[in-house]
Amino acid sequence: MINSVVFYQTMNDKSETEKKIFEAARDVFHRRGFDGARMQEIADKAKINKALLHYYYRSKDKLFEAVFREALKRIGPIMFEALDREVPLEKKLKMFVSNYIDLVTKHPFIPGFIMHEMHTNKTRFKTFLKENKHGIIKLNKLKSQLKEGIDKGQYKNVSVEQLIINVFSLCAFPFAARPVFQTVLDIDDAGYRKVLEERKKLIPEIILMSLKK
Amino acid sequence: MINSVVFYQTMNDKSETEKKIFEAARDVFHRRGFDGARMQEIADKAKINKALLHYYYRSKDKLFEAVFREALKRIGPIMFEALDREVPLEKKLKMFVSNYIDLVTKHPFIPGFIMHEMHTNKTRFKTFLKENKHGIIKLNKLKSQLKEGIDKGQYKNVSVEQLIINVFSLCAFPFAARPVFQTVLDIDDAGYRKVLEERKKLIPEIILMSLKK
DNA sequence: GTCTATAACCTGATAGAC
DNA sequence: GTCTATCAGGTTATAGAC
Repeated sequence: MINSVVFYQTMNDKSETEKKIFEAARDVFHRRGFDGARMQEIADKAKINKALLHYYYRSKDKLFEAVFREALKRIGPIMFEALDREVPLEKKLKMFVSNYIDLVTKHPFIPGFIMHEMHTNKTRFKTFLKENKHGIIKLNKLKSQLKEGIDKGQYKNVSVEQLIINVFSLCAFPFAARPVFQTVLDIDDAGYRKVLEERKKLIPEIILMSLKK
Repeated sequence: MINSVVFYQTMNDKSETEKKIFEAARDVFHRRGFDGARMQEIADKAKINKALLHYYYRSKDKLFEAVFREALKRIGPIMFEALDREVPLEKKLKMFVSNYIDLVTKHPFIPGFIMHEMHTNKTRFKTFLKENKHGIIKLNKLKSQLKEGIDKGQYKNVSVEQLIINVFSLCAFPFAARPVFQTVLDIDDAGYRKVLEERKKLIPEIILMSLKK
C-alpha cells in the first residue's frame, strides 16, 4: 500500500504518453540493464517512435535515472521503514517477508536490476540512495528490540547488520538467482512459484530460530 | 583445490599472450557484464591491441563464452559436488560455506555475473550448465541424509530444494549485493570483510538451527 | 506532440603491412 | 604473432516537417 501511494504521486501529473514510455522503459531496463537496453525496444514497446523518448526524457541516461529512482522508491520504504516500526519483532518479520515477496513477485527483476546497476555504477547509486532519505538507515527501533531480547537472555548475541543481511538474502536471492535455481534444481515455473510462496512462512521461522537461544 | 586443478588444466596449453587476454577479459566481463564490456578495455588491460583479441578469440561472443564457462567450472564443483559428498551433514555444511566464501572472496563478481548473464540470456546458460555435467544436479546423498534425519525425528520436514536455496542465498547474496549493504548499513571495506568472515561460522549455525526440531 | 530522416558517434571486426 | 588503419553496422540523439 505504501508503494501504490508512491507510484500514484509520481505518475499523477504525467501524460498518458509519458506513462506508456515510462512503463516500457521500466520493463526494458529491468530486464536488460542499462547497457543491454535499447531505446528502439522501449519505443516499440510503448508503441511510439524513438524521437518521442527524447522529447519526454532528453536522453537514455535521464530515462534510466527515472526508472532507477522509482525502483528505489518502491523497494526502499518496504525494506527499511517496515523493519523499523513499533511492532513486536516476530510479527514485524512475518509482515515484512510476506510484503517483500508479494512486491517482488509483481516486479521480479528489481533485486537483480538494482544489484547489477550498483556494481557497474556505484556512485550513481549512492547519490540516489542518500537523497532518497533511506540512504544510511538507522534501524533504531529494530536495534533496541534486538538488544532488549539479548539482554533478557532471550536472543543470541547477533549484530543487527548480520540480521538484516540474513533476512534480505533469504528473501531477495531466490528472485535474483531464479533462473539458476530453476535450472539446477529442475523446477518448472509453477513449482518455483510454490517454492516462493512457501518461503513466506519458512523465512521468519528460520530467522527466529536462529535468534533464539 | 578443486578449482586450481580446473584452472591449471584449462590454461595449461595457452600462450602467455592468450593468458593475459583471458585474464583481462575475465576481469572486464565479470565487472561490467557482456553488454557493458568493451573490447577496447580488455585490450588495454591486457596491454595489447584489439586486433589481437580477435586473432585469439575470433569474436566478443567467443571470448565471453570462454569466461562464462570458466566461471561455471569454478563455481560448479564447489557448489554441487561438495554438497553431495559422503560426509556428515553438519561437517559438510561448515566446509562448504567456508570454501564458498573463500572462493568468492577471490572472485567477488562471480555470483552477480552469473546471475545477470542468466537473466539476460537463459538459453546460453542452460546449454553450458547441462554440458558441464552439473546441469541438473542429483544431490542423492544430501537427500538421503536429510531424509534420514527427518525419519529419525531429528530434523524438520524441509525439502532439499529449500535447503539448497537457503544455503546459497545466505552465502552468495552478501557478495552480489555487497554495494547495497555497504551503503545502506554504512559499513566500510574492512568492516564488510569482517562481516563476511563471521558468516563462515554464522551460516552453518543458522542452517542447522533451522533444521533441528 | 508526434512523426521521418539523418547526423554524429561508438564498437566489433577485418585487411594488410611487418 | 603483433601492429595500424579502416570498414560496416548499429545506437543515441537531433533537425525539421506536420
